[in-house]
Amino acid sequence: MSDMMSTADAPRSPGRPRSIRADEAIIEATLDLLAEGSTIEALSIEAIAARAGVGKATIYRRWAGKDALLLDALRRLKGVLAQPAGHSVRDDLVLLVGAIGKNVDPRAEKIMPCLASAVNRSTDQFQLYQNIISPRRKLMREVLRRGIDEGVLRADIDVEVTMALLTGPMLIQRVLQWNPDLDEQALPERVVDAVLEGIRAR
Amino acid sequence: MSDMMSTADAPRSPGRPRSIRADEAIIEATLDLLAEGSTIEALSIEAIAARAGVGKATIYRRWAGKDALLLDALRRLKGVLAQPAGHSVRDDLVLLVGAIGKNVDPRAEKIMPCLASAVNRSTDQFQLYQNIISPRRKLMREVLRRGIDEGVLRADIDVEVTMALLTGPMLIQRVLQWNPDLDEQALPERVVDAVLEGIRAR
DNA sequence: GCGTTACGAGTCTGACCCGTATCGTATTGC
DNA sequence: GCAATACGATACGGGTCAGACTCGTAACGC
Repeated sequence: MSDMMSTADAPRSPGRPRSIRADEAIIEATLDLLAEGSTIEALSIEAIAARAGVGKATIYRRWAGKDALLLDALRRLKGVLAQPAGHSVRDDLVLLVGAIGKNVDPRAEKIMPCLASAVNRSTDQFQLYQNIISPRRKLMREVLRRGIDEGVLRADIDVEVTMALLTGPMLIQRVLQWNPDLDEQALPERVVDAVLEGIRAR
Repeated sequence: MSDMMSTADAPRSPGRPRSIRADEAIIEATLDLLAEGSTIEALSIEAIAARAGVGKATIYRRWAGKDALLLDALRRLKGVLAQPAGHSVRDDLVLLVGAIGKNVDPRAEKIMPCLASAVNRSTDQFQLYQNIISPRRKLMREVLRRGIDEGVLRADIDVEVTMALLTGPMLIQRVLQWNPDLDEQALPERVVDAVLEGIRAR
């Protein structure tokens, strides 16, 4: 069920075809319920069916269970990647850091934190999470490498650690509200500048 | 039930006194089950009672429900604070960063991530979380202020942002396994040094 | 010994949910 | 029209759990 695209060029099976509207409605209902504050495990097939205006059987006909459905639904959620302009390394980093936890779909913001907890329980969801963030990591890695090549950044920095340095503060603030007094708006710029300059007196 | 200490100097009520061993057993069972991988909401009073070798009524006699019990149990969990030596600002920061997510109670490590998700759902648990981390933030703030006073750190840095800078990378790695390729052992030192020196070429 | 309260263990009702099955109906190819 | 498959709705048996309750027993002050 993971790749429903394969049905497109199938030899056409007899009988009434599956409703695409039902597909959409089920996925949307799942994401809506999650965004409204339901936990992943508090989410029930029955609630999804009711919300989607769909019979339970219609869901079970498409997915093996809640996990499979969730995986598909969350896959649908990941928004577009922020595209660094490529002029200034600093500005590109500010853009990427600011994009952490932000997506085109406003529901993503609410859903991400509850994904965070699932990461430690299920290998599938850990993989899903890694699939979402690894292209974003790659983007940042390229900007940092470019900075090194251009001589803007030191050549001896550990790129992977630097990425964690840039991402961590933003992520704990967005996901955990780590420090309620911190200005989330200004944080990307401040983080990037602090990491660039360091804090040691000189 | 939050402050059971108040019973100590009460005018002594008649009848059999409540068993302190039962108190302990219930709390311990709760923490054990959480550490074994149970989610907060998958945790049931029945399971706790069974694990503690206690009747369900014994639990309900003490706490209003699962939330109240959880709050008490998690309160019990927070370990001792790491104590910076006060010699070198860098070493103190490495110590504090390394202590993130580490506690005397080995169960804490398993339980913390699942607390993370709860933070966004319940105000109580958000408060609890803040109560746990704010003394640790204070500790780090003092070290940073000392560094500024001693002239080791620049005077114009934003202390709150700097704390997020130091804490974030370690936290996302420990709680979310943000980057599986990152060496968690070496991370505290690397983070502190990178934040101290900055990454800009000069 | 007596009243009081707590204890572990268990029972009971009412939720909620899963996953399957079965309705009558709708939509497709042949 | 007919077989095949889909649809929404609903019912089912089986499961877990919350809370309140009931046992017979145990521990306290008086």
